[in-house]
Amino acid sequence: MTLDLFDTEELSDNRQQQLAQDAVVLRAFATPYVAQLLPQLEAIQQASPFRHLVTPGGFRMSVAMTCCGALGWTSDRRGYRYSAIDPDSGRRWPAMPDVFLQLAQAAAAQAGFDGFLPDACLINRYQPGTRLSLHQDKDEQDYDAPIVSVSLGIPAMFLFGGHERSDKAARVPLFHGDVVVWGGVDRLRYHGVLPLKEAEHPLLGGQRINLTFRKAA
DNA sequence: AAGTTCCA
DNA sequence: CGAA
Repeated sequence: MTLDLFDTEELSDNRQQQLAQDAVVLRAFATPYVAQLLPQLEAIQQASPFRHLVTPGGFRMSVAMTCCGALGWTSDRRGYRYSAIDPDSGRRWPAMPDVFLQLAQAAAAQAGFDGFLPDACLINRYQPGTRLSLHQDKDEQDYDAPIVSVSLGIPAMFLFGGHERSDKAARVPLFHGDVVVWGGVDRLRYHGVLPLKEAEHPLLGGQRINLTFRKAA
């Protein structure tokens, strides 16, 4: 597995950064969608507010989460699962807005994954100090579909590891509008986010919102 | 188990 | 709200 990382200094905004064979960073790909995304985000969190999930080990996650789409990812003491019902509201998750779907499909196609039809979008809210430790996305039934991850707001340092938790992870800075796509042979690679530094974004304030699109069923 | 802490 |  090669990790041909460009030096950060060499990156231009529209330059694609190859992480590996089937993983890529699309710099600022989401920028044209942001004006339409933000009002939809507001509506989603009104219906299904951000909450801090608990892992099966009993730990409260520092990242606050909500979801949209036919299925949403949740965790509690019993384990991880996808559910059609938001356990907090008792109702279905908010529908996936068209602009979310359009962005996810366009990014997937740009990365070489045509026909991506996500049925779940996990929405993570990071504040300074918040992190997400190294993990695999393996609760989905279809590993043929890629993962599409959209970064909004303040920067974060993304960790992209290997197929073993102990594999050394590449560090990739992610900024507002960046989209990471991974699938194929890289679909189950460990990934995470280092604790966020204090920062301010003109549109989103002192927070980072991450949209992660998956085909769960 | 998507977390925390300790140790070499 | 249980033991992977």
